[in-house]
Amino acid sequence: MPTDTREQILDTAEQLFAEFGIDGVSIRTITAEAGVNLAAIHYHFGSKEALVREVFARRIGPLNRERLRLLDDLLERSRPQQPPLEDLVRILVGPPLRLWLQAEKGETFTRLCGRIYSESSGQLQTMCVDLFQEVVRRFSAAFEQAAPELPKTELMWRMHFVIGAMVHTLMQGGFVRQLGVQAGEGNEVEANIERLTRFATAGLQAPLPQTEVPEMAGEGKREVLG
Amino acid sequence: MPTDTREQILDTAEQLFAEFGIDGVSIRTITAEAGVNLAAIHYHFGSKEALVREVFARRIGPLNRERLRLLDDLLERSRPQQPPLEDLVRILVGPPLRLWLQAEKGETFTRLCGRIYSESSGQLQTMCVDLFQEVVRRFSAAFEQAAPELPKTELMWRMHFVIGAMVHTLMQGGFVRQLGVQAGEGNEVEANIERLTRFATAGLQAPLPQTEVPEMAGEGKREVLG
DNA sequence: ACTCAATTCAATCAAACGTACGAATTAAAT
DNA sequence: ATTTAATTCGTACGTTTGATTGAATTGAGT
Repeated sequence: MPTDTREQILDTAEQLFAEFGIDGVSIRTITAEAGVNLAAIHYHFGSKEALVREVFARRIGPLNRERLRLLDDLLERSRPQQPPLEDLVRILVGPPLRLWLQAEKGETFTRLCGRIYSESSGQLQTMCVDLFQEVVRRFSAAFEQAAPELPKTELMWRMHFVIGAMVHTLMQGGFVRQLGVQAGEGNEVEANIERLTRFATAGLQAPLPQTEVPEMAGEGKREVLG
Repeated sequence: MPTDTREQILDTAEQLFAEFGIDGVSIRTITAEAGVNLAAIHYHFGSKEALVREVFARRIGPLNRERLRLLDDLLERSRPQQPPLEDLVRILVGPPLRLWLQAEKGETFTRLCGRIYSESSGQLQTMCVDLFQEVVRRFSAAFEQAAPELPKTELMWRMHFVIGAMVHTLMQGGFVRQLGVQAGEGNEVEANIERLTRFATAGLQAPLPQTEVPEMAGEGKREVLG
């Protein structure tokens, strides 16, 4: 059912959105670059907003489905014990980062993926909430069981930090990669996944502040800014 | 020298940019909201691009100056020993996060601050490189000395992850805060700074992979996605 | 009171934007 | 060969955008 024109538009839009941002690309630029007529976008999608939604949904759906499949596999394999925290982190950050170089056009999709979090224009925001809802729910539950000693609020914040490190890598990682030692080493992506996994796992397991009550912390450490 | 109109424009623009993004706000909206004439922006700044640059520079300058001052203080105080890694992290992420609620208009500035990393429209990108250059240089050196066992590439990536967690908190932290236990507890900001500091410090100190050679890592851990 | 520079104002420009619509084209079904 | 639906195409409309201009206004110095 997907026309050639339709796919061509989606591919081109994805690429351009990733590079210049959603507001930074007009439908004229997209259709020109895709070699299709100006009205094709409105015929196939109805509006630019709908096109944007399609561009995101087309990738995020499969991505999250893979994450949930890996999570199911992991839970199954380690039963009846809880899976190691590190493995949970790996299947959370692995699939997105793996698209980093896998995509035919380099970092095309991943930069786009990162833009979800920044360019959140109303309707797109709510759509993403829906798309990620189950992943968040399932992983939250898994993390809670894998790290039962953490208060829920604390765990929520630390997962939030992990997502932040991941998103920032998706969007800006190319810059860091340039600074790294000579590129072209085999399987650079998997190496970076392991890097982030180690970092995040250690962060999630950071010791809690002195008392078990997380409130009012940080008062006894102000040797800076006295 | 700074006119009342000029400041009014900067304040309003900052607020609107933070909420709707740079491309999402027209100079008409800014001038209308600020109660000044449409042409005032071009008179005082020359162009919208220049206004954007001013909006960012006005905040980032003092912010980074404070970070460098805190760094100098810390290095001075702990001499001749190296300062603890945790203290370095704290003065890196503290000042931005401290503006989170301190700003009169709530999360105004911090969301704006986070947008630097996502909405990078050419000239703004290069300006930010300049603005952050010294901070990156100084903190990189300090981190290298505080964690000499880490290969430089690995350290660079881990600092990158820390920045990501921080930026994501600046932009999306308000959402997490809503989910947290009853708000209104005293000094929530400092508590979150400590949260992120603990997380990041533990992440930076994560154990290295089995061999000391960071290349070709991550091949022996693929129990997932086999 | 006059001068002159700084600032504000209303009005307008050309360009780019998303959208809409009817004619032309294609391709499969009868 | 004719009909019919799906798609593509060219063109245009109405807005909004950043930018510009020249006149009006202000306010301090003399």
